[in-house]
Amino acid sequence: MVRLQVELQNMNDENQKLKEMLAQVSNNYSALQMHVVSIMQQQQQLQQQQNHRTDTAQLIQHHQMNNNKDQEVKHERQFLDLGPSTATVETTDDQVSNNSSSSEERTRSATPQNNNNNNIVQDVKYNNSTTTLKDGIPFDNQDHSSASYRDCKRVNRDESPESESQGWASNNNKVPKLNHPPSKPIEQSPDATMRKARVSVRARSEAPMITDGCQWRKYGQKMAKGNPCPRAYYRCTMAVGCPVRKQVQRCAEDRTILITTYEGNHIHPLPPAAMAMASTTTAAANMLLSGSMSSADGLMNPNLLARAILPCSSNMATISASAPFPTVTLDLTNNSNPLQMLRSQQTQFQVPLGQSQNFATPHNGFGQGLYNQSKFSGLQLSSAGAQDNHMQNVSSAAQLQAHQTHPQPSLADSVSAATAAITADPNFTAALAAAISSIIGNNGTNQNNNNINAAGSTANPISNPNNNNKMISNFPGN
DNA sequence: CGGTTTTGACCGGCGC
DNA sequence: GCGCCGGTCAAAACCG
Repeated sequence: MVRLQVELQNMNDENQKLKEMLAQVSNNYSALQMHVVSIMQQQQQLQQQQNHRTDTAQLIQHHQMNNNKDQEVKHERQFLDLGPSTATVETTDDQVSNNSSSSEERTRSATPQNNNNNNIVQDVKYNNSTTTLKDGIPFDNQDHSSASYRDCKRVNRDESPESESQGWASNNNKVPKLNHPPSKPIEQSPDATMRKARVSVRARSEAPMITDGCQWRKYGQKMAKGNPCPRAYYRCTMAVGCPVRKQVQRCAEDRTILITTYEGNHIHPLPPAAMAMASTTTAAANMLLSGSMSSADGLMNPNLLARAILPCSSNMATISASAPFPTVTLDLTNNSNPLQMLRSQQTQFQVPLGQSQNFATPHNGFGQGLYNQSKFSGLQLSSAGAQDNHMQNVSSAAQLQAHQTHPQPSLADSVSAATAAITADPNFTAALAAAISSIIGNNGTNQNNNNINAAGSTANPISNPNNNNKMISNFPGN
């Protein structure tokens, strides 16, 4: 008996040591992960500085080629005199369009402008207004006040610690909050804005939900109008208080397509499986948000969008300005339904996400500052890793479309590389991340990461049709 | 028993 | 003001 007790004691001790070791390893891992992210961000910032200088020079050079000297001087002064204030920047026709209240008007006013000179000036202004350049360094913390003002209601309801405790976190009110930050992080205001912008991933999948490396808890399910398939609502449960939510719904026209829409910033380190995708979708969302920042009503400025339009017949990345929330859509289906594509063209601006040098040119109107800001902000908007172990046909499902009527070699190259990356890589998350990174020009993502593990999502599948506009029960036929 | 899912109720925005 | 609709809440049920 005594011997057994001693043995037990020894094992307990050993167990304790192992626990400590595990905790230590876990801590080291988290620290290392954060370190890697910060290093990547630093590198990206350095690159941004460099790119910004280059593109500013290019802009001015281009500008000089197309204007007489008087205009050059005038515009140059405009460029130099533009302050960070969004209020002063948003004048002229942008302001006019901001006054229009309906989304229809926004869409209508978002027609491409032919005046090249005007575009250049506006690009420059946009650059300044959206990135609030400091010594040529774009940074993300601009316009916080207006962001929180725009979304103060939402902030009060969803983001404040008080409402957090009585809101969705109230389910846990019996449980001591482990990870809840004692005070709101500085990024809360942009986070409020981030909660408005969304990243939507369309992918073919037989599985009811893509496995993206994060843990989700379902908090609702509803029938959405115009779609016989229910929409499921999930929130991230990887940390208490993480505001990230996602919606999962099957496409009405093609039910093999799963539409996953992410919204919000993770407030915790992401697992490797979600890391790459998060950074890339964040980049996409930040691009979108960069536009919305300068807009008074929180929607993307239609004129700014208009300048981003290229005559693409179809593409894999779209930005919707007419949707209730500005949304970046990453279409990873191999062939979109023609009907759907038509609708997409009617309701969405399709924005080719090319590489930086093309993205920053006046042809599409996005300034480099915007691009750079979006390229790698470090904010993790979404966990849109789309690893789907159930995907039967990963390579074909992920083939990217880039039918360009407008020649843009860099995008074609990107898409080609992305497609190759996906078809060559059995690991869908890595391939998808690489694909999106390639297309939006995010070079920071490791395209060779074939070792990403799929952390299983705990959320259950969404169920199938039922025609009441209320929560429904599981449909066995899914 | 703790975490997740289900699902009716509720809320706010929006159009009429 | 009213109804519709999307989104969320929260109690109960469920599950491992």
